[in-house]
Amino acid sequence: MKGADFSNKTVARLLRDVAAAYLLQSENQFKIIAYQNAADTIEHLNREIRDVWQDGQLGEVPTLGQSIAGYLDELFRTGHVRHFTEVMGKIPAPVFELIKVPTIGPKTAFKLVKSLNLKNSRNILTDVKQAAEKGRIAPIETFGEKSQAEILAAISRYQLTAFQVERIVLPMAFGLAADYIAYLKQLPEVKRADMLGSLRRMLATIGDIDLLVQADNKDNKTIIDHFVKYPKIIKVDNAGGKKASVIIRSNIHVDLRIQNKDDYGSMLQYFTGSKTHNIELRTYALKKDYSLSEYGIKNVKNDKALHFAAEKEFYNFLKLQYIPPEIREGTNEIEIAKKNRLPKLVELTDINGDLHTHSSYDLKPSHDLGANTFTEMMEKAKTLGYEYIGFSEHNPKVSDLTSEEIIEILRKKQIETKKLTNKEIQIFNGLEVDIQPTGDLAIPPGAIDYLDYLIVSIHSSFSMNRDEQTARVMKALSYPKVRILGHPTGRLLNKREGYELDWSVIFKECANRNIAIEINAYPVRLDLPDSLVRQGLEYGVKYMIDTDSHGISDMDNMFYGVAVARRGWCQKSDIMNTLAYEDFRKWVINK
DNA sequence: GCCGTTTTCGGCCCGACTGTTTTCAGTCG
Repeated sequence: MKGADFSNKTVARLLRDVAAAYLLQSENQFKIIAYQNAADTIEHLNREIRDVWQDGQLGEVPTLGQSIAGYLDELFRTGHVRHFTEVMGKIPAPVFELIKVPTIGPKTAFKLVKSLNLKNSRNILTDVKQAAEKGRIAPIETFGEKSQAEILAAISRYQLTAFQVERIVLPMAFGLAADYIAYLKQLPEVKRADMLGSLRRMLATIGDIDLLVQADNKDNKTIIDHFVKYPKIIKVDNAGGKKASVIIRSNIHVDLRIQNKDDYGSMLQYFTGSKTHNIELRTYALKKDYSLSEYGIKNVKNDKALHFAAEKEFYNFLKLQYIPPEIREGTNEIEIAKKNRLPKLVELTDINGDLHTHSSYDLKPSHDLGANTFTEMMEKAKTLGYEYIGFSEHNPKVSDLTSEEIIEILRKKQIETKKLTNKEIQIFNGLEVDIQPTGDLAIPPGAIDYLDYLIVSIHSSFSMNRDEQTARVMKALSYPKVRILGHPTGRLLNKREGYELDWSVIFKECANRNIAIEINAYPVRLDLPDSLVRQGLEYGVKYMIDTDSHGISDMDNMFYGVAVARRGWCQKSDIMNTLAYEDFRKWVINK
């Protein structure tokens, strides 16, 4: 089965299809849930499920028991699962196409396919739309005019969005959410408002925006009415007495919940998620006879309800350490919180400098120049409370210049940066150097003498295979003065997947050589990704959080880089640029 | 089908909204 798509998304989809088939065959509902849980797990996994299988670790993944793990083994070995084919074969194939449309579930899909006698999977969406337009859906039992209109609209929306970018990058979502919150706060009834869900957990990309408002119950209607009148709305999905959901420009869903002061903490907890974290938390609580919901904690035995205005009390009541939102991903945070051994996560205020910045000093670079001068960037660094800043323009373009010319350019830059000495901020003179396809650095050997440090990064030949790419990076790391491996996966969110590397090899090498791996805070990069950050910690890897700024406004993005580090479970001691200047300098100038 | 500090059997997270119902099913998060 060459070239088969075994992405986590595809495998999760397959398990959901099996669950849907079972549902339509009235199988045991808990068996159905087991398949859905397995699909959820795989969809949110840190690693490719196929790699997990290859490493023989399927059995270690929660929700994958003997049975499902066995089927996945068959899938990866042979490309299909006979049992799945059998189960799904009992259901008309078009059903599985139709359930991809949000708001159309298995039962709705099945009833449509049967009642309309549709047989062609390929045209199923068009066929159902045409049936709706001709009014043939409304008469079907349990359907009606409204269902018919909604099915038509749902399919149209799905067709429109199916080829669009599904998620927006974190900083963009932050901006949209902040605007909406400002609008909500025009109402005096809105006492407080928070961004929640994946936005509060600081995921690199955001699927929809979740907002929570604190208000007295009597004001709910006023607030919902105001919420659904936001000028950027293109559709109101639903609006009840306690919550509402709309779609704004760019097809982003915005969900609103309202809660009173006394229960605000419970709602914060619930609405921040993640879903897997909440399910695990509820399962854990049930063993102690407590049932959790967004309205608080209920003692199952005596039905007594407890209220929590603050989230911290909610966790503490369950005998758990407070779990920061960024690590509520249902990995093992509850286990560790039970033992009171969660790390104290790094904070923005711990950061003392930024070593990946591009000034406007013209080195005749291979890639883009920055927009601001050394001095302007130093002033900005001071406002951020930094002790040091490093300038790391792209290396001079090797194809246009001789070695002598490049050496001369860097000799002059060293002189210029030495003139900058300023008591309030310390300077490092660096360079971001291309790792060529051979693994050699795009800089003549003699030029390195004029620099304090090198960041080495890949900017070309992204599609080399994993072994070649790993060898390439390993060679680059062996050069003198390499202190940072820049934007290590090369991913561009929503645009380009990262290149493949054997991370265990890279992590070991960086830990051994005391080279920091970069957490690049540039909004479309956020690279190294959080799950790899956490893996690297197990190898003793140290990180640098850098902004890759090409202008002073980019320097504010440090906030997002710190978020990635927090999602990767980093403490202050894991991040090199939390060091005070003297210690940091010893690390930079160590060879 | 999964899972285990009470449990290898007998449980399995919880609630809101909508549309079709006259008490609930389907879908979502």
